[in-house]
Amino acid sequence: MLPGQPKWRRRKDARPGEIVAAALEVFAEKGFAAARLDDIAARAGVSKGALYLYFETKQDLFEAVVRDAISPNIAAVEAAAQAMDLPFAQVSRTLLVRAADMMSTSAIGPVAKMVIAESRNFPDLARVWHDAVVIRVLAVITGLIERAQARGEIRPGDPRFHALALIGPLLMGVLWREVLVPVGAEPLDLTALARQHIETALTGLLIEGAR
Amino acid sequence: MLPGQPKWRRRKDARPGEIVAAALEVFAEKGFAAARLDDIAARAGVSKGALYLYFETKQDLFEAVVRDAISPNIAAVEAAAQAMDLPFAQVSRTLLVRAADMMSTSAIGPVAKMVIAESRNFPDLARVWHDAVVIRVLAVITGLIERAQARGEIRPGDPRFHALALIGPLLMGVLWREVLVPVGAEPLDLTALARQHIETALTGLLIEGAR
DNA sequence: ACTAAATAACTGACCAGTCAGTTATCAATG
DNA sequence: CATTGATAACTGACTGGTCAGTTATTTAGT
Repeated sequence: MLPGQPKWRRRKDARPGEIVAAALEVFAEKGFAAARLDDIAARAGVSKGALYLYFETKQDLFEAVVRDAISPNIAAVEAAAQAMDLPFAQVSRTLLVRAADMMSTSAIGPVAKMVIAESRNFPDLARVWHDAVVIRVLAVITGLIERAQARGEIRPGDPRFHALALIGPLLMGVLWREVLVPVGAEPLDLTALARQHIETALTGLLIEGAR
Repeated sequence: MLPGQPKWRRRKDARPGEIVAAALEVFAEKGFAAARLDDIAARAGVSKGALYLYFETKQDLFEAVVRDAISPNIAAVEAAAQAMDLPFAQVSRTLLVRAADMMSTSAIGPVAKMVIAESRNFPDLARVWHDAVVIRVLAVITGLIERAQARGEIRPGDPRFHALALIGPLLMGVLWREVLVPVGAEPLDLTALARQHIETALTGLLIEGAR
């Protein structure tokens, strides 16, 4: 150990971000219960005690992770829906492909898995997810659908069901990647799935008058 | 304690089933890691030690639960697909509604959630699920789709994608019920979702020549 | 009497959260 | 331009509780 090299540095501003990033990794790998604070601390290059200088409890840290992983992306979705005045077919095409891209690149997949996994033992988390993500995304999509229905562009029917039918396959794809591929399932091109899905969703599986 | 009443009875045959049933409850409530063997034993009316007379480890018990919850239902799906020679529209209608019904009544929902939750820490489980459920269900559906495509009934396109698009919304609905409703989200009629979904999936969202 | 089912007390490992002590940093002082 | 305090960031060993898995012992059944 060189004498001039300090064992550690005081970096009050940088710590929280680094800790949250490390926590995201570990939580995504292990889930909430199995994640060890010692691991998170080690990856953040910090001692366990330091975590408690910035976060009150493990769950507090978990919630910070969820919020951080969410907020940048949710804004992007709402902004993308500003292209609302185009015909529904076009809006939905760009929206779905963009969503697929987001789910491929961002941490949303692992975080979603995490929320599903821990929802029973940590309902607060599921509530955060519901209020901050699900409600808002669903509101954007049902809004688009209702307006398109009013314009006579798309069929009647519960807009909420339509919305779930639109994003359901993407969620399916994400879970396929997160859960099954690591275990040996065939990989999946999420964007290709999104492209094919939106086309058939718009025009239907059936060819012409096949009842 | 009455002297004539034995404290317990030897019931070698009945125990495993009772233990698995109790384990299903507790695992579904808490997830794998948070489930305590003492709880499971108590619900099965047995001591913790007795569990180890019938199952080697906690994970062993978990796998037994998954297998038990799965096998009856998977057979039903494959049997239902014996109605294969009807037009695709009809087969898919009955199949999807039946699947929705199954997901509402059986333990598949909670078990699926469980598998998703614990897949990283217990990959063996995800593998069991993949091999015993996903592969088989997907094979049935892609088979139907390929034949319908060959007959010119439905559009070309990757049958696997079509299949995922068909069941994705159901999975979405199940997770909605399992994760979000307990936390305050609006309830969801899974069968109604399935009905509306299959109709629009077949004929498309767009009304006539709206591009 | 004997066997095997079942119990209940026990062990050992693990880990979230705590806290007394250590050390970097910086402002004040000479 | 040192030197000295004062402060707050940070450490790491420790604690208390939990729980999977084990085992010595008790009890049912034949």
